[in-house]
Amino acid sequence: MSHASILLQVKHLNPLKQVHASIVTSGLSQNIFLSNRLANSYAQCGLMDNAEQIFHRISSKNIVSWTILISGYAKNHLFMDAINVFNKMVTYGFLPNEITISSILPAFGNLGLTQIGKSVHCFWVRCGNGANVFVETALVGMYSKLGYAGVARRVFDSMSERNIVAWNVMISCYSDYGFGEEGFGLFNLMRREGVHVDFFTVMSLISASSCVEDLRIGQGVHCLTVRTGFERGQLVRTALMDRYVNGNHIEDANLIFNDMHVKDVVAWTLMLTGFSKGQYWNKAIEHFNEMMRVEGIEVDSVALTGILSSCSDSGALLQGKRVHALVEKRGFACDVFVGSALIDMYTNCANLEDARKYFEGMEEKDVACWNAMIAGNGMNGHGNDAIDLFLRMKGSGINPDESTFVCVLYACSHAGMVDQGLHIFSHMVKSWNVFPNSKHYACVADLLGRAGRLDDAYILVNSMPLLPDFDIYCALLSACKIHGNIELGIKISEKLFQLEPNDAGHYVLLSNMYALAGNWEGVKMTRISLRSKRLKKDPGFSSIEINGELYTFMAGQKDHPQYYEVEGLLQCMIIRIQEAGYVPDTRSVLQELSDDVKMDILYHHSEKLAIAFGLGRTKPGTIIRITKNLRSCNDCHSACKFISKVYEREIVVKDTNRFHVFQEGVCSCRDYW
DNA sequence: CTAGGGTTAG
Repeated sequence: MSHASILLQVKHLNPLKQVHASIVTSGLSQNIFLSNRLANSYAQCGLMDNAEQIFHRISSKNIVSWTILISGYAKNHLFMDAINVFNKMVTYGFLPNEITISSILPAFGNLGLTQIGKSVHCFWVRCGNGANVFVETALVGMYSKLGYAGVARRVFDSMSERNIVAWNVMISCYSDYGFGEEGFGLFNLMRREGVHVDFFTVMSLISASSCVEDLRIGQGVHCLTVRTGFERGQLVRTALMDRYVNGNHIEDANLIFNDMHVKDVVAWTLMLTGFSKGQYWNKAIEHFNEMMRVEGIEVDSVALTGILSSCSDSGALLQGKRVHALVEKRGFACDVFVGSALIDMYTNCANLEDARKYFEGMEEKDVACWNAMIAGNGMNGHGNDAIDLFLRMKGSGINPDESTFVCVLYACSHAGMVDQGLHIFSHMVKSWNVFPNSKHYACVADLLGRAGRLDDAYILVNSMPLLPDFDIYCALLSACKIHGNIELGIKISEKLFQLEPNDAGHYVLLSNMYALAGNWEGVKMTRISLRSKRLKKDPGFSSIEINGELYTFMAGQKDHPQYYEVEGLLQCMIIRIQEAGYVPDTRSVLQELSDDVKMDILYHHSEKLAIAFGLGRTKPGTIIRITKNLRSCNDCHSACKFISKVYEREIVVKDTNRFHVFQEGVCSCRDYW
């Protein structure tokens, strides 16, 4: 066999080197065709150094030699190198042809180099080389990556000939930008033209289906993958699973998972995030442990990050510590992704000490690690420490990003440090060129609102250059609630309600506002329209970890396996704190009911159930840690203070925003939340 | 004779 035909088949380094040696010893190293092919083989294997070496030994390089090098770099995602070679080629006087152009265009797209990309496009048009499906497809891909979906579409429409790749690039452009409908529209057009679906079409459609609300579209795509046979492939199955997990359809994801012959670490991890997202935390932990026992599955950083975030969300400190031990054992302690997840887990479990210990021990910290540590301090009410960390971060040469400022601003807000917060906000733009987004505005609105400067907050929101979103209105609303400005509160919740009439959370907010104003008619109306729309709000729940086992309680839940145990403990607890002076705050029940019913509802808030259970199941003196998915209500907050005093227990409650540490009748938030 | 456009979990 000739060297040339052997080279076409060689895909690995060692045989490649043998052929290379043989070419040299046969005195063929100046043969341009062979050298080009050899360089290309090295490039295909990802060995750009070797490819470059061959390239430099060619004394009479032609346009093909240059193109091979350029496309080699581009294929290996070394886009800057590809561009450097391209520029050098041009200075040497070589004119790029259609193949060179189609090889270099992805580099501009991937690096966000709009200007150069456009000028190369112009160059190509000026050359008058006529239509070329490769170049045009590469142009569509480049404009898509650069964020110009409209331009991409115009190039696509102008093509005289389109093959499957062009269709796929355009469809995945739409799905990348969340334009699911447009993606499917194009897909229908493609089918009408009789173009056959391939693997890439299927993958793009799966990802497009996740940005379309209509569930039938998703089912349709799933059917398509079965009909075309692509569903048998591992990548397609994982993509489908991912879609189901992200849409919170865990059962559907589980069906695919169970049906997989080969369950790889990606599939296991997807299922894990599914359980975690759906807040099936015990299932998540169980699933992770099962995965660890499977022969041939190596946990990677993504899987570890997944289980850690599950522990973090549920407040499962003991489980989290076990995972930390595993992280050390498997050598992921220096991984920054795992690291920031560890910090997040510890701080979310109110264990700032271990978070700090780990954080200080990290040799390399990326911005996410700093952010996690700053956020952790903020959540625990340590505003000054958060600012100190922010300054240290600056000193260590790490540039803050958008979320850094969110973390610092929230820390100031929780600690009531209004001036410091405003100072940082104003420096954000001036010194850091970070343009404030709606999260930043929400933080500042929260900062001002909490401090009682509601008017300033309202002015800020009305004068900012963005449309206020849910977070911003929520910040204003909670300030209205704290400071009893019901009038403004109603005005805001009605606005929010008009903005998104299909969000159950908005109904609840509006209803609560009416209740605070004593407008029970308004409460009734919102509740009725909520029911008529069949919207359901997330139920409130609290969880507590005892001996590594996680117990979750929902407000008023009667079918709980520990119901009788908890009920007994609860009654006892209520009597004891009442003796100490606790008076139920029936204003916290935002419905028009009799006082008896209101008290019954109050006593069965999930927080109290979990605490009563914890008091019964743990030894005297043990700290009780509760994680809940809503913010603490006034009554539970006051009850916790009494419980900490009467039972001589430290109680740590994590709500959606921050930690409350109750000791001897006092809360660390100083009743400011 | 040698080269080309598009993919999966945080």
